[in-house]
Amino acid sequence: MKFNCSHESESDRGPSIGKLIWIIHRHHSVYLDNKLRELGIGVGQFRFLMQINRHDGLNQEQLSCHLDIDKTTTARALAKLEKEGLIYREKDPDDHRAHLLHITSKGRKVIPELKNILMEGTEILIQDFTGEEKELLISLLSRMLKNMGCRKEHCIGGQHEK
Amino acid sequence: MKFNCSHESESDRGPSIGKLIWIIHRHHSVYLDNKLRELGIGVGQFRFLMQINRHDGLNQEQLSCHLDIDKTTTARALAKLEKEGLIYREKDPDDHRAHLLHITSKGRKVIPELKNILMEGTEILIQDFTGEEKELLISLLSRMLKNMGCRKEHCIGGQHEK
DNA sequence: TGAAAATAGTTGCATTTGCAACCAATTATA
DNA sequence: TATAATTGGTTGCAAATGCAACTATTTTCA
Repeated sequence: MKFNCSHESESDRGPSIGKLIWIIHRHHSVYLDNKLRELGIGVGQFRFLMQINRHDGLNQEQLSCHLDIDKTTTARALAKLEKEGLIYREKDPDDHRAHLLHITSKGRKVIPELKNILMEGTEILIQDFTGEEKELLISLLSRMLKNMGCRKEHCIGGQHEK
Repeated sequence: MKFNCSHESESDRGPSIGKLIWIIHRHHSVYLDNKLRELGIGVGQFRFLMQINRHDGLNQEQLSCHLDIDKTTTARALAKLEKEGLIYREKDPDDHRAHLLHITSKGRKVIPELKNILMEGTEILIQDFTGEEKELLISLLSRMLKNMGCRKEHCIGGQHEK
């Protein structure tokens, strides 16, 4: 029995954007998971490490905002990163509820290799794209993100905006 | 303390494609999860139902291929759909290992509303896109999918190809 | 000032997902 | 034909993730 395995639409009108995003995300995630295993970092943690590396001393709320992610997911990812000795949490002297997040020297050491893996992963996705197509893709995706109204709950009225 | 919550790159060169896909996927998924709850379908099942509706009588392997997903995930999603009475599994008379998948009349009834929800969800993502931009996005995403070499394991040498 | 609201984090729970290992049926091969 | 390899599915396990509910601070405001 022959079967056409193309990725069709759920609305009968060409392939679905949601479905494409879903599939790409899953495969990209599995790819990174395998690559990151060598570094001892799970696919659910590396973005938190990257962000802490970029903005040393931010707290969990801000980190969640940056990544548009639930604060409980952040808390758990950080627990793993801390257990692995890649970051540490310092009690904020100005607000005893908050934790200031810092990367350790061990954490800093893995950043270059981490960036390499991420760039290679991206390169696989867009290996045949022109620079222009890449820019276009990013701008379209960014608009989609904005259209979803992301970060409203996290950031507006918080440390974001104004 | 002010904070800029923009979605920056992990490679210091503009926002990252992987990160954008990741965030869009998560938010879109939560959106659909809420909408689908009214229909009694989880966000992890509806694509399987759609595909069975489109190709009645396919088996789990073929379904996994269509959705580029692990066959264990398929098995579990189908178990839920079956428990909800939206599909049923028939033993393939020509191959006693396989299950032929069929949508029930109850399942068929939810399809129109399901399609509505999906179209509305997509519309949120691309609300300000021109038709041309939408086509462009789909073509770029489709190329990314192809670049990942998806479906090789599932489909080549299987019921796909040739 | 003191009660109410907001904020930062955590824990419990459920869902989605993939991999390894497994079983049963079918097909290929020696 | 008998054994080996393949194929279709399932179960056990673990990871990532979101929500509800909770604690502990801090801020607001009556």
